[in-house]
Amino acid sequence: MKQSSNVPAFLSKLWTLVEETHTNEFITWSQNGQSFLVLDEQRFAKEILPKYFKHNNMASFVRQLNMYGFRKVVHIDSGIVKQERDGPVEFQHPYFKQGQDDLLENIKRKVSSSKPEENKIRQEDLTKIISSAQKVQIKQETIESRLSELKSMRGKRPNSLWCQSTQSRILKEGIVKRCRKIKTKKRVLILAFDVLESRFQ
Amino acid sequence: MKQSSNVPAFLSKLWTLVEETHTNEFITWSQNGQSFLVLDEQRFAKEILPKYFKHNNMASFVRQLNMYGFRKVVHIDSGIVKQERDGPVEFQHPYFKQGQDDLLENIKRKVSSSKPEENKIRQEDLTKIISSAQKVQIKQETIESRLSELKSMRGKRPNSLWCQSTQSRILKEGIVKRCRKIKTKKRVLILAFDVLESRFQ
DNA sequence: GGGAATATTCCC
DNA sequence: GGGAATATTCCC
Repeated sequence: MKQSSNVPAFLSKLWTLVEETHTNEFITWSQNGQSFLVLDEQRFAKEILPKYFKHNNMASFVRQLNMYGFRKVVHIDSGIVKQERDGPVEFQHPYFKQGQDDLLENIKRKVSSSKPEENKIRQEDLTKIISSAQKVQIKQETIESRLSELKSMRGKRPNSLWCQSTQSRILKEGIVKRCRKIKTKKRVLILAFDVLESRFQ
Repeated sequence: MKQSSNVPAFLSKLWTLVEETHTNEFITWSQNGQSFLVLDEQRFAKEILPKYFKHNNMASFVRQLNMYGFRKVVHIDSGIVKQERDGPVEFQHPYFKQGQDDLLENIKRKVSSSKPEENKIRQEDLTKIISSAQKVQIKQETIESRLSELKSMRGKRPNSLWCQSTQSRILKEGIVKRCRKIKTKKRVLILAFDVLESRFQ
């Protein structure tokens, strides 16, 4: 099953199938050559498909068509959708047109599930994040130790500003309390980073 | 092609193939029943394989064996590897043994290995995390410089603004405000981690 | 022996 | 119509 260019096997087989006159009873170009028709779905699946593919299921054939971006052409009569059981099925693709086999190479198979909004994280980026978190942690420890220092000064120098008034003490306690809370948050953060990091090992 | 349990089609077909007496000329259990042999690779591929699979290639059969963790049994004679053109090929798997079809369900197909250094993450999430970390870092630096300022003020001016209620309040409010902002940023960051973590479940 | 693309199946 | 698992092909 050779292909002239790098067109996937499915597409060149499909092209042959639609072109071939001896299969026109089951699959052929539509009137204007802008789409193709499957005329007898049952017999097409059981008699024609296995001669070109490794199966005889219409569903698998349609799955491939969808993988390559073909769309079923919906027929509407008087505003209601046709639902004939054995009616012809029509498929269309902007690059699958009669007499223009040169367009085939523009048809691209859809790639597996990697969603467009998902990207792979580079180790470099992850290192940056972790490094950033570590720096925050170190800074925070410095602040804590400075606070601690201020606290001890109060003990040594009873007349210093820190203990001169009730208000000062309240103020200081408020700051210490908030810093403690921040520290807790930070621990959670660092922990989360550790978890994250371990997942990337 | 029904399967009794949830054993993949390939494994149940392989089991049948090895068990069936009418294919023993081409594929059968080894003497001790711990492995199986393919006796005439050429004819086996062209005559037997297409009756069970959608191809007639030994390479595709072996690819599947490898996907399920089977290993070729190497035959050594007098220290040199046998390289007979038409000699029997032997394959083995710890859970593929004569008379023990109950072990089959332990054989697992290999999944496409996502490289350890690469993981999927939404670019949007990554941006949020980095942005949040940077903001936390900047806010922290502000706090740190504020503390530094306080420390130097205290030494130079014992009776300074710290002892004066109005200005103390203003100062305190500023600090409290900054602390609150940092906590908020941190919450966002922790939330981002939760989102990220949930993607790894 | 296995990575990766395409093909087929199964299922929502 | 398409996600995802398995199967087949192609290639290193």
